Amino acid sequence: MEGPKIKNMEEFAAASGISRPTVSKYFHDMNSVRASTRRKIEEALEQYDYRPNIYAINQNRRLTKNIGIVVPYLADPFFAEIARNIERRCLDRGFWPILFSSHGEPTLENDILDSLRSLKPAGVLLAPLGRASDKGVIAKFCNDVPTVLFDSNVEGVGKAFIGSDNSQSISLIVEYLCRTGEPPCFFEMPPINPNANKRRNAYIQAMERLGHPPHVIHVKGEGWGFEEVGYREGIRMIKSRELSTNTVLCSNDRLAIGVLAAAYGEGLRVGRGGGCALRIAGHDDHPFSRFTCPPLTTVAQDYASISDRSVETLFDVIENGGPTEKRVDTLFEGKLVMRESA
Amino acid sequence: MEGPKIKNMEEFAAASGISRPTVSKYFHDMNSVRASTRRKIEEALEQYDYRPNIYAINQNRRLTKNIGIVVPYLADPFFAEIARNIERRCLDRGFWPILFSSHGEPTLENDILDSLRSLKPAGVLLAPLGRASDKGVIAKFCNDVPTVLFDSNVEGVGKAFIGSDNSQSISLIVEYLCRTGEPPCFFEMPPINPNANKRRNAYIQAMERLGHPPHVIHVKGEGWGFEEVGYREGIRMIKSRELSTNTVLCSNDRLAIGVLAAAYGEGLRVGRGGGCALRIAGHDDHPFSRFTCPPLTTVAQDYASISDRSVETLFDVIENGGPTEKRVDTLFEGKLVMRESA
DNA sequence: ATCGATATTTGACACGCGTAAATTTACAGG
DNA sequence: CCTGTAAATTTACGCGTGTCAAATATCGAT
Repeated sequence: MEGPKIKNMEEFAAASGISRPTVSKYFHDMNSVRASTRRKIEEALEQYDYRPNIYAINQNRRLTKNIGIVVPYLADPFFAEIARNIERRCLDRGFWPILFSSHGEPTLENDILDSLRSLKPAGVLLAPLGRASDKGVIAKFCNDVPTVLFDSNVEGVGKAFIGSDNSQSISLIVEYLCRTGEPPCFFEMPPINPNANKRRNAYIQAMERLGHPPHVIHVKGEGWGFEEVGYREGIRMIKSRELSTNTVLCSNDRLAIGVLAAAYGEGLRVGRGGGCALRIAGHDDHPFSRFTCPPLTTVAQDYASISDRSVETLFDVIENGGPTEKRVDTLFEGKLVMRESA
Repeated sequence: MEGPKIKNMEEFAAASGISRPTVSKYFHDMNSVRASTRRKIEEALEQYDYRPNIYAINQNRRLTKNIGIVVPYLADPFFAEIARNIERRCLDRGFWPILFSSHGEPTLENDILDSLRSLKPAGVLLAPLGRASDKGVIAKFCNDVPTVLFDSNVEGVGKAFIGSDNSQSISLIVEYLCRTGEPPCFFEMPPINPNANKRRNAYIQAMERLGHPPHVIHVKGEGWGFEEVGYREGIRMIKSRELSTNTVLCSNDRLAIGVLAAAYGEGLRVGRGGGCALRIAGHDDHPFSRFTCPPLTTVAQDYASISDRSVETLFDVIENGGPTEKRVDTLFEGKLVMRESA
């Protein structure tokens, strides 16, 4: 199925009996040429399997067909899942997704944005590190490249933000916990991004609305090794008996998984049944939360909607030229996932 | 700090008072120009912050500075960790890592290799899907592009293979389990890659060597949702009472996490202490295995060494021209990680 | 057959950089 | 100061594609 080697569009055009500019047009949009022409080209395509040189193409386009995807920490399956979803949708639209992880490091995040700039992407989907992010750098980047933020917001930056309605989701689970047992305390580490802050505040508000005194347990810890922090500080918390309630609501599932392990280590039975010493709940419905012991009660973030809407919004910006409309924040509601831990 | 905008190397060369070819040489290797020249260029660099156009560069290089990294399933933190490590080491060497995930789909794996080819990468680090991989496609790809396989082997393909010594690691844990309690059965799903086969066979050999009858429990299941399979089939296994021993060695940690959840669900206490009905062990020392309840006894794969050696091997091939030496398989030993589950 | 509206072809230039050959300049050592 | 050598410059061409203007071909409908 291979004829003589084809090096460039010139040769391929000759081989298919079509002029080079027309072939170029074909590769830009298959339907922009006459049907009979398209047939000829596609026949030749099977015979010689030629592919246009990406670098030569992109050199001459002001914008490429690349879509940058930046997540803060790829070793977190939550982001891996979202990235997978986003990648697929970009491919479906004929774009080329390029995935980056900041690995929790602000320096790397900056470097990535820098590299991304020279890739001349059509658009970028960015989930910032959060508190650690260099907001000046991000703002400047968003000024140059059509960017949609997701997961973690940076106020006023980018074309749009897509995320979760932490206020809604937290009050959902706070209400559930209060309804079914002792009012929860709130277990958090230093807030790594705005979501963490919003969740704590939402917890306090929900508790006050329900007439309970809020109790925030703020522990030390940094970085993205949440389970480790949850475990270490969970042990400390349990040993020091600073717990005024038998119910712990964790700022996120990974933290909760750590606390779960700590409770197990300290011999505390976790669950909502009789004979249980502790109820533990999380937030996110992390991919692994179904398989903890006991399975984790949590609030599911709407992964699919967040990634879908992010992509849709970005392409809306790309196709309709851009900053015509005001920046929009879209927040998706969480769903209560009752399992056995609380 | 910005003068007038610089569009290309021509203008930048003029602005820095150096000829364009010399500037080009500088960007190729900073130390290939005289110190005084380098200073001049770098001063101009601060004033104008110009960056060469990647696409124009790559168009003219037969090989780029890109390194392709392909993993079978990025939502598995094991691969996310390895990818992170590999990315960093490529960056350190002045190369540009590009990360791809096959997401468990052979079609996508093929597409990725296809795209990769047109990226003209200097080299590729490939962890194949395994059984599902289209081996013909992979072999052909490795023939065109310097490729080092890791994690999952395809016999005779690529410049080298870096992985774990499953035979050693499995017999390590089988011996441990036999020494400290009842000999284990082996819990596996249909082998997704050669490692799975090797582990089963290593189990059988180790058991026979120790004078115990091997017992392999082969359950149904497919795809990369190992926890789900472990959970579902774990429940079935426990309910049907087909267990002839109180010790279960799982083909990998993620499977073990599922079985752990199943045991919890069925009210079986897991651990090596008194009052425990079941011992469960895994293989890999998955990032989350420390935080299961109880913490999972397993064999640690040498993540760091595998990724380090893979990168080193690839650069050895890249720099020393290639297939001078015979293809080498490098296997790293596992280390026993005793925790509470077995 | 004729005509108008599209599609295509031709020819040419642009993009930004790699790279080679020949020439000139800079620098260290005597 | 001279000289040999390493480094820099000049000049020029090549890479593979985008894109434009003008000329020509094709097609459907009148």
